Amino acid sequence: MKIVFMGTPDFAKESLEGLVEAGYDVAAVVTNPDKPKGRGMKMIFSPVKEYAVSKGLEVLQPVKVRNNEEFIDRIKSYNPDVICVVAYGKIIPKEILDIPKFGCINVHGSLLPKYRGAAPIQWAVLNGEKITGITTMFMDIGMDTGDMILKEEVEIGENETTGELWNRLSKIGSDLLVKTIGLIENGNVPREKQDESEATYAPMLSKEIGKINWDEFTSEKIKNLVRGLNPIMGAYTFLDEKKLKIWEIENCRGKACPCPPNVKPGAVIESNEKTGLYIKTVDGIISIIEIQAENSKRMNIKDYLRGNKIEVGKVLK
RNA sequence: CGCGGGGUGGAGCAGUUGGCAGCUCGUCGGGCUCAUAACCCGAAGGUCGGAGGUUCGAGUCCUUCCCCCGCAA
Repeated sequence: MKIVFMGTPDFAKESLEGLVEAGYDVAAVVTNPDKPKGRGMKMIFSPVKEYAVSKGLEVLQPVKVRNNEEFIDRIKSYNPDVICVVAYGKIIPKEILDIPKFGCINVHGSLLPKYRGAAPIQWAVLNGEKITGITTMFMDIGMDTGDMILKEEVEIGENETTGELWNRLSKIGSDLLVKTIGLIENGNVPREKQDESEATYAPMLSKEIGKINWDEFTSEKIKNLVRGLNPIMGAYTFLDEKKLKIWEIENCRGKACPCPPNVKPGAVIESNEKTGLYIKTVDGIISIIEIQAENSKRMNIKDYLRGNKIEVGKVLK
């Protein structure tokens, strides 16, 4: 089995590692070009490239793959049996999909046809789903519309963050990919069409999505937002014009509100370094557990309140 | 060489024009209490990120290095 692997982030690196350790012949690894990133704009290798280099695998980093004759010829020259695409970050054109004998296989972080698109894991948490999973499929020219091969369901914990789920699914995706390749090798691959009427989409996350709208969001929705954006970008709100990122909260169901009913959502109703920070919401009260102020690092709310007093009655916006 | 903020007892912060290093919490010992995320008394714990320099004197001013964080990508 000769494989060409395409992928970029750590999620993909797990799959590549799985294939390598299962002993498959990875002829080449395609990943996004190194980009100046982070503070100081230092050039950063993708996790997939880091791993590929450490294993001495051939690495290709085309700027674009569509209408790139040189790249397409290069892939053809490997004569791959299968191409595995995991979170590569680019749309693969038909000319490439047609190259490998057994087709192109994709690992997707949801139970298709639900959550097609770029951010399936994040959206599953943001929407408060109880169950999600991994699907492997034969790619076609659509966005995650190919015929499905294997699926594995995963329960999402009530307090699980996107980061935690991401890590679990990376591993599961890796195992499922190896299993899928094994089936292809043996020649008895299941193949199931996706039910178009069930399809939903999980687009890339925009920047503004993390802002907490205290006037509209319920406690549950805020909690899903907070854990859904942890650790990618964090949910945020403003206190005295300063941005506060919220990394973890607790929904205080049933806690009596020790304040008049006309207090606005977003208002601080209790602020104490021993008991924590409690905020009124449209339908209840939440307790903030982990917070991050501008220019500061993430910290437990009790630590934060020791050096930064927040007055009761202040309103988060 | 993208822009900016910051490194001060275990934690989070303050430290004014350079002049004995502080606050809240925690920790340890003791007291009070039916009880406490309560209160009272006492104690320990810091070469102020590292290295140079200016000065009678540097947490504070200058130079340089290391590390952390926000924005932007």
